[in-house]
Amino acid sequence: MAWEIKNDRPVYIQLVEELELRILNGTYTTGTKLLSVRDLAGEAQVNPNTMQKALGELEKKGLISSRRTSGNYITEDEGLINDLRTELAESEVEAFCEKVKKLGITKEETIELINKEDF
Amino acid sequence: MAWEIKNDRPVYIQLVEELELRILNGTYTTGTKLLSVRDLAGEAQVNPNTMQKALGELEKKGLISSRRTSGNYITEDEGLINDLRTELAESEVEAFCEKVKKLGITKEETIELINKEDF
DNA sequence: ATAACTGTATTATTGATATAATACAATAAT
DNA sequence: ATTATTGTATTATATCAATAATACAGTTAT
Repeated sequence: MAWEIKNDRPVYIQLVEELELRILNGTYTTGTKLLSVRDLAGEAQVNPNTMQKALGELEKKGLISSRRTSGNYITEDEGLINDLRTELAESEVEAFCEKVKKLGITKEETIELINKEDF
Repeated sequence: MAWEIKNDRPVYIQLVEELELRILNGTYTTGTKLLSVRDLAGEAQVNPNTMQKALGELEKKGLISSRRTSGNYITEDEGLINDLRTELAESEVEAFCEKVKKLGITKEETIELINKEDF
């Protein structure tokens, strides 16, 4: 699976975002066990400490729970997942609209531009 | 004028983005003299060195030109400004679409969400 | 002429991030 | 029972970003 880590922002933040995305869009299934910290770090080609930091953030959000000597598990709280997914979508839309608005692009132009993209 | 600098990304990058936005959307007029480095830094409540770094980036892009002992001036190349404005708008749209797509949101849902926003 | 203001450069210090190299205790696998 | 694997913690080092405090030479304003 693709781990596209750039160096324009803190690596651990990008890891949190990617992991969260995979949980919210179902790439990682509810209740499933994640790869180990070391294996995930290997996949993403980052230091295990950095991946550990990212996983810590995810646990704070309640998206994973760690069982000390067994592994990290995706939450089974699908309500939480759906809520966060909706929340994230809305905040993306809001941020995007604010940006193009500031650029002086109208709503109609914006929708035209989006229609040109392929989903 | 509002300088909303957060600490989630390098300050000088955010300054570049804000200054570029103001040039592209016409807040800063073509050919006009900018405030001095120190005054801009004061407005944005950042260190003058940081503002200076941002202005250096803008000069690389050709959006401003500095006259050593007089000040920094907005480019008069309106073609460049329009090009960059279009370019920026398109890349914003593309990045946004990629994000919502990854979240599993359809194009129709996306356009609905945008229609709810007020431009 | 003098003073104030310009962009620009330099040096030092601090904090955040990332990596590296280990270490440990508890569990799972053999 | 032994070994390997788990999350987790610690210490050290390097780099980047940001701020601070100056300094300088060349206009511009008075």
